[in-house]
Amino acid sequence: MEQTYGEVNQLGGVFVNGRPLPNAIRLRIVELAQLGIRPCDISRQLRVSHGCVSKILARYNETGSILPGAIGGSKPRVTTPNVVKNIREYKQSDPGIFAWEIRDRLLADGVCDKYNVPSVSSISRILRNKIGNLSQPNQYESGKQAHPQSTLSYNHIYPYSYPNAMSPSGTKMSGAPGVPVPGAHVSIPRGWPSAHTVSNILGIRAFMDPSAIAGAEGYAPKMEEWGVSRGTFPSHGVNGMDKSAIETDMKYSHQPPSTLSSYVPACAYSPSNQYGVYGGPAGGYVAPGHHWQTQGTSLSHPGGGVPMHPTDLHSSMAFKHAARDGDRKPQSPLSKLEALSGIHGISLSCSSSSSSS
DNA sequence: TACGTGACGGTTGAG
DNA sequence: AACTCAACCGTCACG
Repeated sequence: MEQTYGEVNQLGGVFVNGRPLPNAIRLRIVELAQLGIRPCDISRQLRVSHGCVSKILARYNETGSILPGAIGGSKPRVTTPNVVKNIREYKQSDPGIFAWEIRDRLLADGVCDKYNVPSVSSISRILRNKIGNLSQPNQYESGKQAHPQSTLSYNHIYPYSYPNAMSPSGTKMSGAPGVPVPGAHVSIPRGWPSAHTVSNILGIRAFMDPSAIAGAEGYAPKMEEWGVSRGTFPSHGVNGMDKSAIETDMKYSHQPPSTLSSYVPACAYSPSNQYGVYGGPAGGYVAPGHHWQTQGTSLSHPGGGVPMHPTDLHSSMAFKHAARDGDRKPQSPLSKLEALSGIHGISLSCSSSSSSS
């Protein structure tokens, strides 16, 4: 169970096919980019393919999240009993109605919203399979699900799509230190909101958990573990720890998650998916079940704003700059680069992983 | 050379 | 419990 088999890419970096890069590296990518370092340099430094760097940065710019999307699972069904029921009603009241008209009506009537309205083809399928001959409308439905009530509850169970929806688990806030969740605005790339903003954050926090790191040596190698290890965000870290911190950070993260959170807004992550989830305490905060969420709802994007810590992001970023640059760093990107690499030993990415290479 | 993008082979997890 | 399927992942190669 515990082996981790990583592969080595052309740059010499280690990765696990099919799995996301460790958050530490993702984070580092963003940090470096924020410092003005070119993607190609980041790629070389971290030994991550430029395509990946590009993708991560693009995602970050778009969503404000450094986290990967939720892997696995299924999208919640949009054809809930309630929807089917409505479709049937529309069809009954107007047998000649077209699927696209039904779709429009579902939206107009508020039965669905743009995020969960079934596609025209789905509606057609429903008409064909579930509703079929109107003369016997309930052919399937009645038998199986025609309980309006259940419908309701069903929807409750899958509140996925609404940007404002809270996570079903409702845990979102629980542990969060005052994190107002973002859920709402959204430029959601996907339709369902992130339910675990907090949990994500928490999860991340987990990454700070040393244990997560899996012992640098013991290295357990699940990617998940390695990623997490660094919890580092310079946030405070930057403060004084910046340098060493990060480096060590990789190994022993002691940084407060707060910063991280700024990079990690609401991302969708299934608990298990979260690199750090395993770790300690955080685990407890992680919502038990995860539903679909958008991965990055923008939240804390630098521009956007999710207030986790109002300043977080800025702080993280800005601060970063300040701290780094001001503090002891050179100002030119180049120098920064050097500095960074020296400082963090950027190899951190590799450090953890590099162990393998 | 830098970088965006799509194909590809892989993992994950809800249903 | 095993399987399916659709989502995501990072790498690689191409332009």
